[in-house]
Amino acid sequence: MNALSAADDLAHFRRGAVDLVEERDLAARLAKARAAGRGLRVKFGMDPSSPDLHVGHAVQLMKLRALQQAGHTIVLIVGDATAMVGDPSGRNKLRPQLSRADVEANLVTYTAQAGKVLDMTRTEVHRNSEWFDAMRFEDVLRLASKATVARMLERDTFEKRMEAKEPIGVHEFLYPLMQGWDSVMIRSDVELGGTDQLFNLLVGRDLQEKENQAPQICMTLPLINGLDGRKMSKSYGNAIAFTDSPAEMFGKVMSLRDDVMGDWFRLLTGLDEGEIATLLGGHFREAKARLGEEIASFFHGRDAGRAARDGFDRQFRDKELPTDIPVVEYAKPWPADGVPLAVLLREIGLCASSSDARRLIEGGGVKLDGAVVADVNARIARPTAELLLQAGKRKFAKLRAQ
RNA sequence: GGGGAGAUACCAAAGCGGCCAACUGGGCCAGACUGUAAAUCUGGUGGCUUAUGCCUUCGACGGUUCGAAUCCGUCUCUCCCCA
Repeated sequence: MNALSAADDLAHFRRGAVDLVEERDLAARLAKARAAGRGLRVKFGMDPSSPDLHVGHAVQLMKLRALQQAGHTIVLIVGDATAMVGDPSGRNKLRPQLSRADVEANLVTYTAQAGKVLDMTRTEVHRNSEWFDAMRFEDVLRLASKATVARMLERDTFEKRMEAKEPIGVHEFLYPLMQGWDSVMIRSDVELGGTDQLFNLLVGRDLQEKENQAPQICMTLPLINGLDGRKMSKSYGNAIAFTDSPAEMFGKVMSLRDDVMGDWFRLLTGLDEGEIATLLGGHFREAKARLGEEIASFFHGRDAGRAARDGFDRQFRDKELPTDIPVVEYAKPWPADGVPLAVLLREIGLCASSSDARRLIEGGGVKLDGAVVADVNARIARPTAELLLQAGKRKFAKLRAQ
């Protein structure tokens, strides 16, 4: 297939991996596949329960991309059936079951976003409803009989939830089995996941063995924590999404803790170890800015990445105003005695409510044309020119009256 | 099937008849400081056209009371123990 040496081939898999069960199996299977002139089938499941991918997913996708380029077949499973259960991994709560319609909508954006990293023309995509919809209850029972309750309770997430007296739905036990069954159906050679997925991956291995297939190799990659140190998740609001603007991406990276930078460099950029070491040995702010630029550039292109960095420097380091302040037209008629500032801030969307705006003003966070407003009850007369409004550090608007 | 415990704001968790828009911690927002949207410190964290005021909130619905998150009834949901 290509001139890769066996050692290089294996190294592609090993780089960055936390668990590799079993590495010896992998070496053997890899050699066999190469001898037959093909690559391995590498499975990765995506749970379309939240609408957008974030850089936490990118860790896995970058790995898949490298493997794809090395000639392996990537099999993407969109878990539209499993999404209706909700993966118990890393959760301490029962997750709401999603409706088909929700899943359907998420699925479209998901695959499109995955295409930002993977070559989708060479990627096999399946929804697991393809096989789960065809199952009868009898089939479900048969599948459920392949694992024991004790085995399921080994999962630390279930254990923690039991201790915390949180409810656990019976259907949640089905999740690992469903994910494992996916492996059987697509005859996967390797399944990739985050470290929190190891249990699920191993269930797939067991099931394949019971179905007389060669058990898949289970490979996990480190989880990247979100901006607040918790697991990165859109629902925690601590994620950098694929759809974030370059400026958002850069800014979020700049708010990372210094000590996680190394992981981010290794897992999300193509920089080699030597360069990473040099960066981390230098000035932290510089290193972090480089990281932000790399990430913004990967998703939006070099120019956008650089522009994001420049914009951030101007706004936060040099404390200049951003260049792209939105201009807001105030459409309503302007009362003769002016508009209360708190109300104005709400109406143009700078604050969530007028009470919120009042608090901001009391805290000294509101500026009009650069001057801090001290009076909570200030009324604003109809401006003759553009009026610059600042609510906190990040929200700006130029107001124009009708 | 039997017995017990519980449901409070984004999360956790106090409050158990008026002093409660509700202690405290986390998160979040803002201010100061800074290499940063880090750390630290300080303040804030239902809504209202302007407030030592008004309106809505403590699982749901009813009731008692001058007055209820707090007492009573029914319902919904959760956890634990026994079978």
